[in-house]
Amino acid sequence: MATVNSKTRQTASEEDLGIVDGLVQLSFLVQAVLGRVAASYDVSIIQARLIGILRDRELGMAQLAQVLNLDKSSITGLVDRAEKRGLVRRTAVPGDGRAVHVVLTSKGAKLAKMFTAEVDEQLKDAVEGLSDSKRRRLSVLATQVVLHDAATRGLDLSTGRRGV
Amino acid sequence: MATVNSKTRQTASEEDLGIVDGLVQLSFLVQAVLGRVAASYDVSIIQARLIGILRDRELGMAQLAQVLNLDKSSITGLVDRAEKRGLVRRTAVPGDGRAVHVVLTSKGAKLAKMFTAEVDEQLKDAVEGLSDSKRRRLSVLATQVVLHDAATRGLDLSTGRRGV
DNA sequence: TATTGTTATACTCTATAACTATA
DNA sequence: TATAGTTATAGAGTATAACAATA
Repeated sequence: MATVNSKTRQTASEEDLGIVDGLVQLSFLVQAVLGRVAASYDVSIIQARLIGILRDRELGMAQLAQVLNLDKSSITGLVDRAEKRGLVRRTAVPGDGRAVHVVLTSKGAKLAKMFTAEVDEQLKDAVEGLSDSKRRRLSVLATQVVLHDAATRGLDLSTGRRGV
Repeated sequence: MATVNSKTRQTASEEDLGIVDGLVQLSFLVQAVLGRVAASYDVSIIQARLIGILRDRELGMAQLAQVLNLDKSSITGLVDRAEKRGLVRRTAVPGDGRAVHVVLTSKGAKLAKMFTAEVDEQLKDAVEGLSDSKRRRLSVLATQVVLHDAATRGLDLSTGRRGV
């Protein structure tokens, strides 16, 4: 994947990886940023996603499995480790003895906030090379792809759904 | 991260996640495609990257570590598993008794080709919602971000360097 | 019976530290 | 000494299958 299109000699400003390689390489760039920032706070990307999701809601294990697209048994271990580090807490659910909810601790909330801010800063640095108008266009185009994909998968988009 | 901007009511066509959340969600979308395609061929993303890199070159373990940004001890295991599955082969390097080169087997080459084609198809599906001109614009903008980032990191871009 | 969650198990992926062999 | 690579070890992340408890 991600082979540079070298059919023709191109100047830097004309160069185009093509839509597929462009998106693939861009995704690795973004993931690298997420990974570096997460590592700087000594957590993994998945742990960062977990606390990011829980910033403004509390979810059960099965719901987390759905949002993170993991098996529920994987969530058990994920939450175990996050709990051991004091980032989240399991709480009982009144009215359903089977269920638990996972909520952020204040430490987890603080980490989520710092992580988000740092990713924000570093990704903005990454697009500093674009003009304001290009940045806005990229933002809109990325949004359209994401929303189209979500719609294709039948996800709810109308109720202020927060992605991850 | 990736909170929907809900400051104002917006119609779908105007909606904008913002540059940061847009890029983050887009990256997860792309990574999900890569993961699904890899899984369909019963390999991990990192195994797919490994054989993708080796499509048109043979590298030593230390070079692979650099390209994949992993410790060389991690490469040992990665290549071990790929070799066990018949995807790559270690070969001796004439003139340096310490070194080995890793090369694709024909099975590995075939898999790399199929993987690339399938990612190509699925990512094109993912952007089918965009008009041709928007797709081209997205491609160019993604390229600019990637190249700017590479330049910032002082990477070589001129010699047909293949990304991953 | 269905749902929620955990446990047991096995594998992949990763890093650190210590090691061997060659240059 | 420096470089190329492996081994030993430990831990995170993941899935499958089997299980317990509750609805």
